[in-house]
Amino acid sequence: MNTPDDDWLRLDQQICFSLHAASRAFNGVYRGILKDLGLTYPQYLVMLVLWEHDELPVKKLGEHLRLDSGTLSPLLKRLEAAGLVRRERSARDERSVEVRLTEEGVALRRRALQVPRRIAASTGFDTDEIRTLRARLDELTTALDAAALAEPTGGAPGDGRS
Amino acid sequence: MNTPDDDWLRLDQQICFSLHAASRAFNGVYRGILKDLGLTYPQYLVMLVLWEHDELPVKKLGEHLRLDSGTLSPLLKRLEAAGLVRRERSARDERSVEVRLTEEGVALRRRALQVPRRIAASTGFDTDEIRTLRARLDELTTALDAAALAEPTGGAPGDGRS
DNA sequence: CACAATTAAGTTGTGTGCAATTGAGTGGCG
DNA sequence: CGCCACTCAATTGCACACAACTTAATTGTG
Repeated sequence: MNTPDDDWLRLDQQICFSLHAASRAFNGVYRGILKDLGLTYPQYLVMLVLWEHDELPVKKLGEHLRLDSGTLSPLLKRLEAAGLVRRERSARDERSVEVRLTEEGVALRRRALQVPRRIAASTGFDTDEIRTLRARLDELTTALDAAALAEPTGGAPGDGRS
Repeated sequence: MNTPDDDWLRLDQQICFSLHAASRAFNGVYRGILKDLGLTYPQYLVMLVLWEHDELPVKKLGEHLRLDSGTLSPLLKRLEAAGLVRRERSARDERSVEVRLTEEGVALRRRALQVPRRIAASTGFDTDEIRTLRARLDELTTALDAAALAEPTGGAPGDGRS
């Protein structure tokens, strides 16, 4: 009389735990390597985007990283305090805040160039394996985001609960 | 004169962002589904372990989940406040705190049985795909944990810090 | 132009996650 | 017995993440 529900629960424990653990393990390795640069892992993600774009409103930054102002505002203030970015209200639209790299922020990129190699070495994965895993994770994220929109609280789509 | 470093940085942006985003997307889907049970995602992870083991010292719980007391202590207090677990000092070793499910905590398992199916549906992945991904992530975590131990700050391994 | 709806940042409150420290308890060793 | 090293949980401080709310600016409509 062992319903498969029990197995599902066990499997769920494994997959959700695995993802959670992998994310934190990754975070931990980055933490160690990024300490030299004085950056946290999320700060590094922001810098990666800025190194590509040089200047960007907070909104766009949030879209790239799927983070909202509640997370980005304090984070950007810390980057500003560290002298890596400047935040200034857009003259065109004063609701918007433009984030741009300082010279120091641009310069930090040179020191960051060695980071990915050290990370890759830590994973023991080669480029193709990383690419494959990334593609898989992106599929997952896309599916999960779609599902999150489809059933906000898990009920039938018609329920008006907030 | 485009050094491959630039490409590495771009690839790094993609993989670390992908994992970060996938983890948060997963978290978000669980958040929606677990709201019915009154649990957060990490609290659910703790409950999953307790449903398997029924009673466990905080230390063991932390080993299962790779979390330390700094995270678990407040989390467990919330679960206790919610009436799902009890925490009591071990009589044998008063340094240790035994965490055990209350009746209510045991009962919650029945309602949680439907969670994995709803998650699986959200991912759009079948059982084999989930298993494969999980195995991949575990490899990654193992490699990363080993690397983290090997180079705590990126320096020589021989430093005598306690 | 007046005014409601929308949008962008920022703020607040809650809950992790982790390093570092504290405090209590245990065990070994002279 | 007295002392020291070690262990476990809890606490403190900092930095995300995210929901909910606030504030300010912009846009759409009459």
